[in-house]
Amino acid sequence: MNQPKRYMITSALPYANGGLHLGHLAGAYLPADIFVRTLRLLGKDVAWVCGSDEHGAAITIRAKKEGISPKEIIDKYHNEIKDSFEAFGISFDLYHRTSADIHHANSQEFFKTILEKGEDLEVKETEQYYDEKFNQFLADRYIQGTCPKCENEEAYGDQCEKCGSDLSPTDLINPKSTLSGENPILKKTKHWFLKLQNHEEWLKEWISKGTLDGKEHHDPKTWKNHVLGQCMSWLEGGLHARSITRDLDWGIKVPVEDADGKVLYVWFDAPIGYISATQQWAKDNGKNWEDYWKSPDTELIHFIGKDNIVFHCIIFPAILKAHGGYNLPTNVPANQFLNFEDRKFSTSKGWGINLADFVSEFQNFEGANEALRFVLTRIMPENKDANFKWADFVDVYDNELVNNLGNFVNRVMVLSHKYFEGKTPSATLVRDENFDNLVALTQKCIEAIQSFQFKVATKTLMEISSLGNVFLQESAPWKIFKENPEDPQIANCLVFCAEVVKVISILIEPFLPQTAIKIQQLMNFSTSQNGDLQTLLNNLEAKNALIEEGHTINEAALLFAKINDRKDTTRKEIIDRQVQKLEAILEEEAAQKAAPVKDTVSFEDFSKTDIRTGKIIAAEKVKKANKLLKLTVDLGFETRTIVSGLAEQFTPEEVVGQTVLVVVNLAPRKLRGIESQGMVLMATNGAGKMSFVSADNDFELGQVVF
RNA sequence: GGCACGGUAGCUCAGUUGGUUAGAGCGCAGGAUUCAUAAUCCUGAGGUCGGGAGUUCGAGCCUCCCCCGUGCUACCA
Repeated sequence: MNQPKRYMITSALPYANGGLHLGHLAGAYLPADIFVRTLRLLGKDVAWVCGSDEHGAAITIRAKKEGISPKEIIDKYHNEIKDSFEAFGISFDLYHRTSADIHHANSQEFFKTILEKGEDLEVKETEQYYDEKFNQFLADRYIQGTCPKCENEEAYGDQCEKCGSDLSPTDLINPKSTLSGENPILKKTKHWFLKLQNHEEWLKEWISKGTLDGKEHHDPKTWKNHVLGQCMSWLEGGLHARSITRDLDWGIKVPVEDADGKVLYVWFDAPIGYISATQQWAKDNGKNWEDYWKSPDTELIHFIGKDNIVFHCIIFPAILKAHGGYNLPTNVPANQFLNFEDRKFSTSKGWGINLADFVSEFQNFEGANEALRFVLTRIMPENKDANFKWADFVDVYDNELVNNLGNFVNRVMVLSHKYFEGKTPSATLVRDENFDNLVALTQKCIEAIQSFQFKVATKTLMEISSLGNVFLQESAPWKIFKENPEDPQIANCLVFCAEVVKVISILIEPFLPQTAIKIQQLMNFSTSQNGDLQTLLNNLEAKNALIEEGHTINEAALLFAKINDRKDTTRKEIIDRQVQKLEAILEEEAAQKAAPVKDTVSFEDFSKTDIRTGKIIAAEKVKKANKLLKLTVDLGFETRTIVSGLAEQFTPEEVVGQTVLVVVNLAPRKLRGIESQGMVLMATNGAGKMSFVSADNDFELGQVVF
């Protein structure tokens, strides 16, 4: 497909059981927003929808536990999420929700149509654990019991995390519901299964070659590696029937008789939510939704995080094909995950920052939301996991937005007022290699966005303002002015600089929409309209003047305020507070983990332990063990082999030469086939960090410790 | 455990189908400049591309083995 007539864009539906954090924004929403805003500026016909995913067991169970209705939960988070998106300028055409009637009807239509076609659904009766107190069938994760293999009492219904074995709930000894703590009973239930195996062949063709029904559909080379890899891994493993109904009282009713108490599985209904949202949007805006989902000249693109790949690349396409008549995605540019200060985001541990919290905590930092957009784009986890750090936030913002871009715009404005009273002078247009570079960079930036390389795009945008800075520096109009204030080179230079600002003012809109407006106001340019970027491109290619002679700009003002500002520490203090919060969490974790004092031992018992001073003289990693190091320890009177769990924190090279304390009369024990003849004493803190304990470095070896 | 994707300068990352001395930004060092928010511009130092073996005239890129990180592993969503 070369020139699609229109675009249908979706972003993963957030689950309405919690707020969003930076990782979500960087994953599926910010890239889509930049992409869609660019398409709009290029004058393309595009619809972009999203919405809250409001069904599923997690919401039901939480509601039961908290004694409130599922509706209260979804309303709370739907509104919070919606507000967050607005605060960060995420410009959906519609942010919908799956509890809407139109979506219930649409999902049921999907189920019925597939059922009536008679090929892709089958009913199976199975026995499942049921919590009688909660009146709820239990998903595997909600059942805990004793692992039949390692006797761990906290094994889950699907897996024992201690020994790693895969389990099914009926394998567990003494199973307990994690909801009520009661023993669940086995109960028969029937469910509808989508026969994915029917779709394996065409899916393979479609994913690996990009062909559909014998025709070229898309170029698989434009898909990301990890997306293709993940899909092929699934397809090679063989597809199996997958249940698409659940026993719950919250959700979309299964639209057949004798299906009381059964609802559609959220993963069946959620992606259909994209279609429902489009229907609602079309209805509200006088459009035909089918143009966007069924017309062969529409391109469908799903923006998601990597955890959703198989659902969007295999299961949802299978559902669409089973129903018939719908387009399949031409690309699914899934992003990887964002970490926060070297760790995963964790709401329960308070690690990370919620978007709603960011908005309130940064309210005295004007433009902070846009700054975050920019920084997140700059470090976007496009092809591998990325890491957000406050220090990087400060660096990127101060260096790139303030010093490079903001400063360039400011110097152009100040110089224009100084030499031409803010009026665009008559000038010979600069159409040399600098102009060619400007054109090339503009095109490169747009192409990068269209091929989902948002990091390259931001970098290119910065290169444009760098180009302006270099040009200004080399032209040095202030020098020329000193020699001859009438020299026409001054006008030529400043007009070109203003043209660079003009380009930036339009091209920056997808990344920083508010900043675009600010530049336009300062420069007295008209506000960006759909299609303006295309017009700009045309003008650049035709080498037309971008600014009229006599155009008057407004008084110079700063675009961004620095974080590391000498006079105003407001912004720095906000950042410092964030950093301090994380330090406090680390300290608290360490304190909480302080081990309780063990039971009293008699002096006699204690004195049975023989501890000696020693020195590590050799060390190597134990094969097939993550934690173990094999140490050779010199005790003065003899050397011993000791296997110790140090490898996660120390390399063999680091520990050689280390003086240690060793329990020398501990019964020998085989670890990974190596006999360990003693134990090296270590101190550990709450965070699990270890430290050696020992006598002074030059103390004699083999001495008794008491 | 199996599968997938990653592991490139102090830090964050680019490296298209294997092709000359492996790139950028930040940080660091030196210099220039003053229109500008102690901003800008120029120059420089820095890497046996996770480790090992192989294919090739030639490997960051291809093959095999190993190590590390992340994800998926099908009724959590």
